[in-house]
Amino acid sequence: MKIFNTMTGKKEDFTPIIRDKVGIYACGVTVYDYCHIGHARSAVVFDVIRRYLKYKGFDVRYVRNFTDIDDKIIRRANEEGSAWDAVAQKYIDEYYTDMDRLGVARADVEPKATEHIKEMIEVIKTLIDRGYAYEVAEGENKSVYFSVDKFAEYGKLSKKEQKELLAGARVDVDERKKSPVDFALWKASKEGEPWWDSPWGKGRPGWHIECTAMVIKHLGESIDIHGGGADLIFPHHENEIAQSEAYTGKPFAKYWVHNGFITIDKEKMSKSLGNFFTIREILDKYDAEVIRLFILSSHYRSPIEFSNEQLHDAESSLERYYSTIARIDDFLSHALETTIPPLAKGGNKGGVELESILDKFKDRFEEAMDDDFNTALAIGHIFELVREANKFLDSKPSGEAAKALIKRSKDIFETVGEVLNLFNRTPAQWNIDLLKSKKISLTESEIESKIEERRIARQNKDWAKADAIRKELEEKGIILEDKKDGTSWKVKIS
RNA sequence: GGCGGCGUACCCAAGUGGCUAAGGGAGAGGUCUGCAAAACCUCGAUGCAGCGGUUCGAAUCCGCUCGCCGCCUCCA
Repeated sequence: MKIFNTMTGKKEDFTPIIRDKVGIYACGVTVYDYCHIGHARSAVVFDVIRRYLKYKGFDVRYVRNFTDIDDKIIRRANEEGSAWDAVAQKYIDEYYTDMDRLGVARADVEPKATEHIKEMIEVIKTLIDRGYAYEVAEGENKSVYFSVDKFAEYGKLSKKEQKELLAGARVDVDERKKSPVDFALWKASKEGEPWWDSPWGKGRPGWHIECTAMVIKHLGESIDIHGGGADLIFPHHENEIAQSEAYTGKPFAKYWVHNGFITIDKEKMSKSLGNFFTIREILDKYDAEVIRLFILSSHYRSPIEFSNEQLHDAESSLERYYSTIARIDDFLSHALETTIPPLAKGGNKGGVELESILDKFKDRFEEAMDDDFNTALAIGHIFELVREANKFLDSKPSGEAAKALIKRSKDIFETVGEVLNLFNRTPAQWNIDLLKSKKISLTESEIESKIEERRIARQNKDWAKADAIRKELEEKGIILEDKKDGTSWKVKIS
């Protein structure tokens, strides 16, 4: 299995530090606002990485944090006239609301920065003792900064030279720092700000130190995978490395994994540009699974252009998938009750191709996922199987052997569906849920009674009436499909 | 200015040295159907931004050019 490591810029063979055990830490979100689709991407990507590692048999411990104290949270609280911790709690709740819908599982540990103040203070004290950090008085309290030039390897992750950082467009001029590239480990509290007691008086932690403290506490001093969005490479992860390795003297993480951005009109989606969509805005128009498939249809490191067309494509793909499952279910239930002799007219032609795809499927799926979690390729294989299964069903197969092949197909869909956490509804549920996301004002039973009305018309060969009902439903977004033993409905995509 | 990435059909997107360049969507024609829908079949890049080079062989490696983007400041 290979993973692209930002540290080396190469795909590397994945071997965990301790055999069969994997510790993953992914930087979560700062809880001061609703999550946008970019946050969703990161969450979904690491969710799948974690699921796949488990599928491969690793004992995975996954930690994802919440940054629940920070300038933006304080500002937000002041704007809203509420307490900073109420703001944090509110957006943690909203985070779960969104991520639950996207099928992002809870991490094994979801630590909050404010629950680790003691651990952070310990690390900072040690860094001062070892000469990596220095105190600066600010009124009656003190701040603590990390002295970047004391850590010779600074810049190794983001490939930046200290000299160039110093020469480049300037960071905020801050007289308190010895060097402009130094960063805060502990911030002296200003009037009206939340604070904690510390050896430096009243203050609060800097951003980066929380991850060092929480990684060490929950996963140990060296972990296997550390990840987050590509925008965290610098300065966040670079700073984490400096602090952590200065503190422990050990490599902080073996593999650094970063997901690419979501773009709009080719530009990075971001708060400052204002070109972002929140997860809930999109969920108002599309089913959550559509968003998840949209995200996983590209490799996690590639940029993804966000657009309605893209979401629509993902929706069409899911529609194709669930239509196929409906056919499969239909076939399996009929195969039970009918006793057409095997290899009746037509036989099981096409069974050879389907069988061959089925035989190779597991290997191909794992090969794709083993190659730096290539979900796009894996999904390609899934739709190849969809096509073969449909083709086989078109050949009017019968008998136990045919049933077994179709059953195998369905089992495979379920297995890979668990890894990607996609494809896990029934076709009926998919359509019922689509009524909601497409805002169709018909209930299931209303549709069923129209179908019954039409069935009678058809029985009487009243084609005009039958077609009128079909048309009426289609105008409301419902498509009818006539089959041998009845009519089924589904929501129109487009 | 420094560092990094990307450019594959109408759209999206795999493929990173060697069998016919996956898969999805859109489009055209066909089979099936009372009519439809779905599904299936056929058609669709002699070519992978452009130019040059390495090689028996390149979308894939190297060089240059063009275009787009990211990081260097909070950011998933």
